[in-house]
Amino acid sequence: MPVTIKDVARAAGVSPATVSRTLAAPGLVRHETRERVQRAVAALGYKPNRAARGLITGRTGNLGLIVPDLTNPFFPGVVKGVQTRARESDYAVFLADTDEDPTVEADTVRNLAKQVDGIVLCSPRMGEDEIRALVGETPMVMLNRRVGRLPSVTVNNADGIRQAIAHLTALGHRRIAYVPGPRASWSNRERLRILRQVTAAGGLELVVTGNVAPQFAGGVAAADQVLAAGVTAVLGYNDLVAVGMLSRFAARGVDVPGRISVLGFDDIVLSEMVSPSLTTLAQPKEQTGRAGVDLLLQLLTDPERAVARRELPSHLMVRNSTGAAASL
Amino acid sequence: MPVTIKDVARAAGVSPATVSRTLAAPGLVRHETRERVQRAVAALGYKPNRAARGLITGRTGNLGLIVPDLTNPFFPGVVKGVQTRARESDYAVFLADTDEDPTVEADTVRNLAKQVDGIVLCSPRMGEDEIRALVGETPMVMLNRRVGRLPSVTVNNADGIRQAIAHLTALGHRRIAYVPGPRASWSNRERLRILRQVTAAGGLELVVTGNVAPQFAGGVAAADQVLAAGVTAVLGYNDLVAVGMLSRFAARGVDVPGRISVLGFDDIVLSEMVSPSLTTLAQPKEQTGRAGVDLLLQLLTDPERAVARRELPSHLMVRNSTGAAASL
DNA sequence: TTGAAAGCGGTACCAT
DNA sequence: ATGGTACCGCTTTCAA
Repeated sequence: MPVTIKDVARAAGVSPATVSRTLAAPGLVRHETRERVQRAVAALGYKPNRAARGLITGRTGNLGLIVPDLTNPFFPGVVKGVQTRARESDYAVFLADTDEDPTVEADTVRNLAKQVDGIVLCSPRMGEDEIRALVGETPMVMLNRRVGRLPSVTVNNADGIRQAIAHLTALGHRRIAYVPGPRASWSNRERLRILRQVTAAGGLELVVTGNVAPQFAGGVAAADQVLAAGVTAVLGYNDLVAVGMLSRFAARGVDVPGRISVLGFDDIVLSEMVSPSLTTLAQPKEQTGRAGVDLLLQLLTDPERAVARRELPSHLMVRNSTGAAASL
Repeated sequence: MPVTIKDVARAAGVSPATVSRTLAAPGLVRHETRERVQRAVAALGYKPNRAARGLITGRTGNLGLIVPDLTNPFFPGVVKGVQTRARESDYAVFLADTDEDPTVEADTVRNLAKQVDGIVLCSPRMGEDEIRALVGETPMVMLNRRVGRLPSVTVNNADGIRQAIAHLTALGHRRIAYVPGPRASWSNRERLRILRQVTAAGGLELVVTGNVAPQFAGGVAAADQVLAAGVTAVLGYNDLVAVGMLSRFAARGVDVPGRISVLGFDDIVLSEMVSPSLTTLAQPKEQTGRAGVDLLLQLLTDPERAVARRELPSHLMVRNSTGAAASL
């Protein structure tokens, strides 16, 4: 039998109301009484039932986090950031991995809505209309995408990509490929758009291959196309794709970076472990998670003044997979 | 304003009780009434408030999952397994990543206890007494460790290790090293114990190095010791450690598997991506998660007959990091 | 077959 | 400073 507020009240010889006060607003309780109650709480190991409390306060003390695929090493970092930040504010976290299925994502939001104070949503593929429809259910913060004026945490891709292209240009690369991830992914569209812009501005040629799954296998699949395209450098949609290419290149005996330079996005730990290690545009994963919770909590406490958008910096991690342009 | 059971009742022209019945026991409601209620539910998009329901039924429809470190690619697999199995039974999942800190783990259990029907606990390092103390708070299932007769899901390490040693023996290895993970880890102690037994039985020599963190860096740190030990094969505590060794060996120009064979545990995706790819004892990650939820749900519905233990098979994935023993 | 009412564990208002 | 009481959203007797 879990111990309830009544048990504590009885043990301390006070009313449940006083116990509640002692916990929520100790200032309103006489010193001596407070001590008595606190002793009873400690003795019985009383923990308020959050669900019951939420029923009346309208605050659950929980938040939801939805990610497309925990298996992609990018997301555990984000989850950790959310977790630690949430714990700091005494929030518990519902996690849902949706297996990249936007339908599941929407359902999950609806199911969770009543049990949380808000949701941190990382859903690169869901349609904008769908998302707008969901906003009515519960406060939401978007991660790594922007939808209208909804609160969001994004990374400054433009800045990062400029660094990357400057790096490649300095090494003499003039013809570059991009292996795009899922067509519907916001980040992918964003990266492609900026790449087009930056390469055009720099007088470079950009070759775009077919879309691939944002995974190792996607990179493996794209590698041969990239080679055939006669480029001296290639950016993968993310590190997994880039490492997939690295792997295929190695299998075909293609020298990296001698023959071709390879870059990724994210800076997952894997990129340091492979050989040659992968040059990549680091995304602040934990920070993204933290910022998401920050925004959400702001939104809850002070909806008026809450900052709606937060943009985090990205930076280039130069490693062994990039080098001077090959003379084809 | 979220829609409540009263709203539905009003819309359908019935009492809240009838709405409740329609959802929980449709058989008790007249056909026509039921239809009317169901239409109202659909029209208003009503979703029962689980917290409120839980208050009276004692069932929250939530479960907790505690893992030490999501950044270790082993755990996302487990989490996915838990998630999908939970979703099948319409359960939502609280996730806590404890950053390998047993104190946080215990706190988390206590905080979650009231909000969940049970907890799936993956806590290799927490003390047994601590765990026993926690069991009173809420039903628990242990993952990858056994504590007395508590419900648990484990992997048949003995069988897997026998396969691995047989493999190495067949290749001519006679002197083998093991790089142990955290001293307090149940899996680590288990693996070490079995390794001692199996190597002794096979007349092999086993060298055990110092304990390392269960991460890439741990493997890097241990690699030189291993080399100095004059063994022809080494097992790392897990794939991360093994890949760390691979990396250090590569940096030092040590040929794998020519000079030394390397094996890991887990079969995380990383082990296929590195080169040479890593031979490893696969652990059924998603299955472990699923089985954990299975056990927990059994425990909840039928405490008497519930199976307390489930042991999953492990098998050897032979890849390029193992080969014939070098003549030292 | 349906509704009224009590109550789950808390909080908050209004008295005292 | 403290207690009584209503109520949050829902389920579950108990009666009708």
